Amino acid sequence: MASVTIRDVAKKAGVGVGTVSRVLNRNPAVRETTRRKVLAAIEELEFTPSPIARRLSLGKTMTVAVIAPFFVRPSYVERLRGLDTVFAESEYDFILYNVETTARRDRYFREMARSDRVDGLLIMSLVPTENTVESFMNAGIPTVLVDAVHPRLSHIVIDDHKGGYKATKHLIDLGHRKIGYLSDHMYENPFNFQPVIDRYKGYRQALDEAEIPFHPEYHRQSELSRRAAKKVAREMLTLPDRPTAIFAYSDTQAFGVLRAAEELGIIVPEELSVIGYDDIEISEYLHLTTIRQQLFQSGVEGAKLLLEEIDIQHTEPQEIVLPTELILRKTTAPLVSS
Amino acid sequence: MASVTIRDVAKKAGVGVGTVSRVLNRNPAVRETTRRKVLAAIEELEFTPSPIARRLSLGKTMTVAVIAPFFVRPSYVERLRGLDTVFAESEYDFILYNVETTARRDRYFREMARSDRVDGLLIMSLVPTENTVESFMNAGIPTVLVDAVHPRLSHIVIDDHKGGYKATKHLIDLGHRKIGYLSDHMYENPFNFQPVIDRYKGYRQALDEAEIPFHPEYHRQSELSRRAAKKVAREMLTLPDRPTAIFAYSDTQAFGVLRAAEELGIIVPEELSVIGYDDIEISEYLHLTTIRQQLFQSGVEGAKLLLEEIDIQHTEPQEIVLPTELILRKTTAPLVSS
DNA sequence: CTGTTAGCGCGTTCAC
DNA sequence: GTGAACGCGCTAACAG
Repeated sequence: MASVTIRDVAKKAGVGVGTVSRVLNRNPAVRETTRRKVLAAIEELEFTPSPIARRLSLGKTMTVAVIAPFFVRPSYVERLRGLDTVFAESEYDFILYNVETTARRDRYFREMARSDRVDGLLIMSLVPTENTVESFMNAGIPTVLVDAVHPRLSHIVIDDHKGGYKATKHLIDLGHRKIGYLSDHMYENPFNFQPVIDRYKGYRQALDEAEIPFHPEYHRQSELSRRAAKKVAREMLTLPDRPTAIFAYSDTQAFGVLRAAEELGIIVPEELSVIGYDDIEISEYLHLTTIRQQLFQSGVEGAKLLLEEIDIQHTEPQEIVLPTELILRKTTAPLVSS
Repeated sequence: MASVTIRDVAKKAGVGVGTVSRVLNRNPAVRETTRRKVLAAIEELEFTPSPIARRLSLGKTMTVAVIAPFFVRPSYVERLRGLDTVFAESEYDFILYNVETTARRDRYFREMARSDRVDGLLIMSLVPTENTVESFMNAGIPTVLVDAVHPRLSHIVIDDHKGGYKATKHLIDLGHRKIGYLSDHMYENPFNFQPVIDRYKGYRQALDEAEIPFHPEYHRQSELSRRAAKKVAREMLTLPDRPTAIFAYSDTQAFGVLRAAEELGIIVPEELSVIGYDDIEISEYLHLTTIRQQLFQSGVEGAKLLLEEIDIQHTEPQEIVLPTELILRKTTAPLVSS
């Protein structure tokens, strides 16, 4: 109950509290022998320093906030895992704020903009408004974005433009010209997710370069679920002149496409090529050709960047762009002219 | 920047800090007029009390710790989501401590056993030792277990014994008698995961009741990955007298079994029935018959219980048992005698 | 090198 | 009712 304090340790070791504090903080200016004594006392008393007192004294909270939408989605989980490996090795704890609505997001942004709540902010996939950024800066809170961009904030992003391009180009190289794109919602996109825009642009660019006219019927949108994707894919695949290849915004949606094809008796990849995006774990099992993102790595880099900025204040915003990679499996094949 | 403190407010309002503190804490023993003055000063100075100082003084942190192993596994993610929905509505934040090694676990347990670190502890799947429990109690830290059992701690568990029984019984009811069980590691089980034991017991009990002798060759173990499961399943399926049905400890492992069968040219479910456990999201897509656990709900209940115990100290340990449910899909079928 | 002391910002006694 | 002083446990600055 009565927690053992630094004072008890000092007494037991026959030294002053300052010394105990010094060994606790690895201050080299302590003689080895006394260091030993202190350590022994700590051991014996089972002393653990009170983080709160430490924080008050330091004026630091030793915690960072991670604000992420829909953290249960596989891609976010991977990123979180990346964060975790870095933070776990640091002396910072992280508090996870899950946002599922814009109201929730705005509330969190407001709450975090108080200088002594957290030492740093890691925001995933969400882009704060100008005002919000301003408030973070005023409060002097280092902030880094993962999977989102803001000119005044360090951010680490995946090159989704090129990713979308690669996926589409792969299909084109296979001889396809009727290429569908099953996207996330682009206009009802309350969080303004950037990748939604970028992948689409990549798709368009690849089309343009190959001089394939954009066919609005081939661009459909659905939410990020298999079920919704299946429904929309079905529409696309029952078009009079249906696409011979489909690029899906996410692997999850690609599975919906595959299922729709199966139900319509369309053979993949002979009659329809399908490529996804993400390379989530199950995709390998299902032989899905896809674009792999460095999800885990993006978490790692984001966490590192944040720790760095907490350390050395006032750095220039950095940008790290992670590449994507085409993973060839069995759901895409050359177009056979029928 | 230079945080404005309660003292500044006091000075500005021409009162003592005590008074400011009182209005902050809605202490009624303050004259309305002075209350007004103080409020005005607070407003003007844009004063917000420092949570840290508050914590130190109050001895409450307004945060709870969630200690979970391998939080990236689908089943944990679901549970976390359950926790999140409850905590997000409360005034408590949660700090996630991911443990991947026993050393990490022990460190966290030790650190948390301080009365001023967190207000509550939610431990997933890990069972603390007697000493650890003792230290939590001494520190007066409300603790609840999810997916783990300890007599002196409130816990919420899933009835894995019955779950294992149900799975096996289902296979038996289908006419199978050569029933393999692909388990998680039971002996190299550093975390002493309880479900590992319970499901196995359920398996054995169902066998016993049907008077099917236990066949050690049919009980194999692998880690919780598809790849490992496939390898071990392969061994089981190339036995001279191979099982006609396999119960897998997790859906992930069940997928490994399915893949092994596919590679060996064994048709599911005609020649081999497979049942999993968990009912993770992808299982429906893959038509896997499985045992569904109330993962999300277990998180919700755990969080509620913890909040309750933080509120009303000294409650009797409670136990909540969540049932499982057999989800019939297409990977199990009646035994056809060949 | 090490002991001592003054804060860190707030809540909480006490006297007044 | 209200102000002043003290304590929470620790770090940092300053003597020695």
